[in-house]
Amino acid sequence: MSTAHRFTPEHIARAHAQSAQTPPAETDPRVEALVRDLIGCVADKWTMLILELLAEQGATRFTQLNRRIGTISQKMLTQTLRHMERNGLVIRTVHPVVPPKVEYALTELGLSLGAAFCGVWIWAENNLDAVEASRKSFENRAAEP
Amino acid sequence: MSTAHRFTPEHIARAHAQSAQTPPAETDPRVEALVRDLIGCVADKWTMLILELLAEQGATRFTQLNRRIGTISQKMLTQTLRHMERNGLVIRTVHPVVPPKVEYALTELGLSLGAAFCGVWIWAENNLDAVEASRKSFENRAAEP
DNA sequence: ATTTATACTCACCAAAAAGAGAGCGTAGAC
DNA sequence: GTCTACGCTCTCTTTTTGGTGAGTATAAAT
Repeated sequence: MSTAHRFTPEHIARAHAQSAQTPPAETDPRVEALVRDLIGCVADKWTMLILELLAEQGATRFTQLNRRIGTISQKMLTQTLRHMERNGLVIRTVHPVVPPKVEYALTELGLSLGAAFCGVWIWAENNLDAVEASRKSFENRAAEP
Repeated sequence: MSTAHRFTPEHIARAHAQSAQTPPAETDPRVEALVRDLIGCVADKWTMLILELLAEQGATRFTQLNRRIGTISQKMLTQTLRHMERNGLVIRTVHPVVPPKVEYALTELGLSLGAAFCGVWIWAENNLDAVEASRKSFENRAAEP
């Protein structure tokens, strides 16, 4: 997947610019806990997928998202979108028509998170084979001790 | 936490160098599935924490890891470490003494994954406040429609 | 009159993940 | 002789997660 390229160089550059701003060493355990918690909220499978899709296609309707992802249940989709909205990653726009029309789009924050995840996607793409090899050799080691 | 700084600039530079190698657009659905799967295996809470700790302190014993993390159960720690070993992120060294001594250390692969996650930690650090604010306003919107 | 589309919510159930606590084998300290 | 340390594993129970299928409101199309 060209996940690596769904975010423009500018996004990524922005993410790195932020990293330069970060104070050199701060180890407040409260901050640490918050950061962990935040990542826990934000770094799940569905969130990452939706981030990707919205970055790729811009504003998208509920049912379209549902169809594109294919394997997600309505329940999970709603739930994930609500969490994302709460965390400021997407904006939900309701058009008061009937049948209902609701669009979801990434915010700046959502976009920047997508850029941050980029590194992980790239890592996965580049290291698929290494991991695969490692698994094989692990299984062999386990087989004959 | 200065999570951002547990990985040296060289590691991060290496991660970006990889990104430059990535072919511009490749959307093989099989690769896509594999990448997703891999991220699913690798991007969980405990793995990320252990990656951090090992990057920070180098080779560490089981009980030390357990104590440092504090909130992890032995079961989860063992399980996570096994998965990481299988995926080639850590090496497990058994010293045949009694009482047992087992050390865990990051591999190159583990180190590079840590570097990739760096962007996400940095994002979380930098955007804690934005997320917090967004949550507050979301709750307010929910309260009075 | 019936069907269709949309974006949900709700109640229920099954499966998966995670925590708690006990046990184990053995060497050295007391 | 008993206790402790270490790195687990095993079983049992609880919690969390996620899927399923039904229901809702309403206007337009058939």
